[in-house]
This record gives sequence, C-alpha cells and structure tokens, in this order.
Amino acid sequence: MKQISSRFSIAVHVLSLIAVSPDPEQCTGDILAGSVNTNPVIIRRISAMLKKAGLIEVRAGIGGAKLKVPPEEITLLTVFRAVDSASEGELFHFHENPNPACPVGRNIESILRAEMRAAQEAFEARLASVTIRQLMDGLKPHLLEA
Amino acid sequence: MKQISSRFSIAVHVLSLIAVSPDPEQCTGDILAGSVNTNPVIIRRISAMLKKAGLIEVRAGIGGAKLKVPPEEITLLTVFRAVDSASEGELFHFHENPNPACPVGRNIESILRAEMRAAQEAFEARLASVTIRQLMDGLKPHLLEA
DNA sequence: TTTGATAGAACTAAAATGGTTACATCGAAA
DNA sequence: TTTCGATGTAACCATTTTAGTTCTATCAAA
Repeated sequence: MKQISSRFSIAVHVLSLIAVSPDPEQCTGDILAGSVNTNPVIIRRISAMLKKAGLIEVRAGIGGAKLKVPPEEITLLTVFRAVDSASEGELFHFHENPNPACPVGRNIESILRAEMRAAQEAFEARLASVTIRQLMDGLKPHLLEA
Repeated sequence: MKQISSRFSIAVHVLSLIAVSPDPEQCTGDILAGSVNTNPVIIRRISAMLKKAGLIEVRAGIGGAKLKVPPEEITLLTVFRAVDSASEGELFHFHENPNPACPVGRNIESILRAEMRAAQEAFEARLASVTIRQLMDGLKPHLLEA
C-alpha cells in the first residue's frame, strides 16, 4: 500500500526543532533541511503548509521561524491535518458507484463507510492525544547529552 | 494525500456478497464485478489476494467462490491486511536518515515512531472489532426488501 | 471437445510523491 | 542604495501506486 507521506514525520521533526530552539535564526530552511536530511525546497513546501495552518511564523528576508501557538496546544492530529489532509479528510477511498440493482451493492456503502469512519476516528483520537510539548519533553534528556 | 486504496472497500464488498450468497455459482467474477461496478480483472486480482490469505476458495474451471472461514471469524482488519498491507505493515512513512549530528534529528525518530505505531494500533483495533458477520446482519433487513 | 469460467501477464493513463533547478522577492546591514 | 542571505514558488522530472484494459492460457464439467 501507499503509505502516509513522509511530510507528516518531517513536519513533526521541523516543529520539534523550532520548539526547542531558543532563537528563530537557528531555524532557517537550510538548517532544518540539514537536520531532516532533505532538500531545502521540501522544507519550504512543508513550512508553507504549517504557516497556512497558523502553526508557525516564518520571517521572510531575515530568515528563521518560530511557533505561533504554544507547543502544548499543537497535537499530532493538528500537524497531520496541516500537511497530509486527504481529499475530504477521508483516509479510506470507497470504490465508486456500486451497482444499485444488487441488494448488497446498494446497501454495503453506508454500512461500511460508517466502520471506516470509526477506524479513522480511533486513529485521529490517538494522534490528538499527543502534543509537540510531550515530544519535546521526551527529547530533553537527549538534548543534555549534546 | 493518497488514500487507502479502494481494494479494501471492494474486498469487503466481495466478501459480503459471497457470505450472503447461498450458492457459490452466484459468485462468479463477472457477477461480483457487476455488483462492485468494475472490471472482472480487478475482482480476480483482489480475489487472488483473498485466496492467498486463506479467506475464500475459488472454483477454477467451474467458477464461483465461497468462504473458507466462517464470517464471524473474518474481521475488517483481516481483510485490510489481506489486500492493503503496506510495506512492513507500516501505515506511516518515516523520512529517511535524519541527521545524527543534530540532537533533535538523532532522537526524534524513535519517539515519533512509537506514537505513529500507537495511532496505527488504535486504527487496527477498531477494524479488528468488526466482522463480516456483523456487516451481513446489518445488510439483512435490506436484503428482504429486494 | 466445447464451453464458461479462473489465472495472470502486459500495457496504459492518471495521480501522488520526493527531489531538483531556477528565479523573484524580501529585509537587514554594509 | 546596493548587497547578501533568506524565503516563496513555479516548473520540471523520475519513481511508484493505482485502476483499468486487452489478451492468452488453463481449468473442469457437461
């Protein structure tokens, strides 16, 4: 299967980096790209999505970025929706136009859709239970090593 | 985002159809394709996966299919894994090689991976709580209408 | 042996993804 | 006011996944 794109893990990585950095100037696209180990344009594309979602503020010209929302208010679901929102926000793709002449084809859709929605909600609820702050706290002991 | 492929919804549709059909001969690829409203080859590809997973038995030559496992033992997770198993079974794709020279880059991976796994487990647990039998029961009142 | 079915290879088009180059623009500082 | 490092973004490319189609081989019962 096609996996959820790495934009999500990159976005969380980037937000964590911004969150733990004392100065915005330590969060230029090039520095972030260096930590993530990808091309700066990839970072700029993702930071554009985070900016559009109101999560960060990027300083044009001078460079650097900082959080616009406290890290305890940013959940993994917030991030997921900012960078990986599927069409209509639906994780599952339902096959088009089941045959209405078939009693199963006519009725399976609403029943199955409800179950798919429930699975997606369980998934999203778990993502919503974790904040960037919590990730930072998990990161802190490691940061002291450096 | 790229959604979970419609193979899953088609597979559930097909299994439900086989489950409610009294005779296997009413479950030929063409009939199933007609109810799903797609090409018979798509059905054959998916039924090959269901067969490989041991869920159904397809009668070569004579045609038709039937369940090899009672419908109350087939969960939506069983079906999902049979037709949509991601690489290594991972729903999320983690970005490759974060920079080990960066304290965040070095440590974010294991922390974030644990959260992604937890979200996937919540998702799978919900799928595992629903069986084909339950879908059949939801379908039955509608079948009487026909 | 005919017939209606499954099995599956080969090909196509469309879309998502990750990556790259190139260029316009911004804004502080020389 | 020019310079310089940064962001913003368009354009393009290769790869992969998906869904669909055509075609051929094979199967098994009548």
